[in-house]
Amino acid sequence: MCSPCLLQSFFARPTLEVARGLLGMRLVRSLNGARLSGWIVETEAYIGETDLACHARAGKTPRTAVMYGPPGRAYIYFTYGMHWLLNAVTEAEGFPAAVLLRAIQSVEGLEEMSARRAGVPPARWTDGPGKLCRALGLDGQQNGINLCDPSGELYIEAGPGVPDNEVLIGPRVGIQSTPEPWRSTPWRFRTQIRPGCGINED
DNA sequence: AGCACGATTAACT
DNA sequence: GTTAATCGTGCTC
Repeated sequence: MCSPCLLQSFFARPTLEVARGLLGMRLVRSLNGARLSGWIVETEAYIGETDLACHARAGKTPRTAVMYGPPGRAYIYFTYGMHWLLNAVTEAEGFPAAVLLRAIQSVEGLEEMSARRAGVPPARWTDGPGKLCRALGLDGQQNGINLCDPSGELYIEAGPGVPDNEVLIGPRVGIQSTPEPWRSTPWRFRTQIRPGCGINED
């Protein structure tokens, strides 16, 4: 049931490798004694100050400080006046980069997720970066948390992964005003949900 | 101090 | 396909 937690060395690698490698790993949220989890099925890489789609383009600020810190931490920020988004910090400490977790296939804690996604069909509970934070009860309070600590309230466990022939790669979404070449750079990774292994099936 | 905008979502026409 | 919701952040004055 519980697999080993990913080590910090998993995150202390090139961000594209981490973004690809996180597909098929399990995001786990410990909330009020309950265990909520899901398979990671979509990610995006944001890499350094030269990546004009990355928040670190503005340099180190109070908001982006976590990205400059040690790898394996959660970078959670607020946007559009209403949504929280979850990232995993990558690369060596001092280099600002992270992987945005865009979607998970929920597996455990379905009752708790349902309560936070009232009126929404199960297949739509966690199929967007803002949605999964809402379903898992994540906000700024978890910013900076160590994702490699299985005794904490948010961490990532090893999973079966996803074979190359099931990985789709394309441009990142939601960065329409970002100039080229960043707008079209294929740093988005996704895979199909796993039939029979969760509830996000259409 | 003021302003434009956003790594989105849901509810419209 | 279009648009409102809603506020922290970073930039300009």
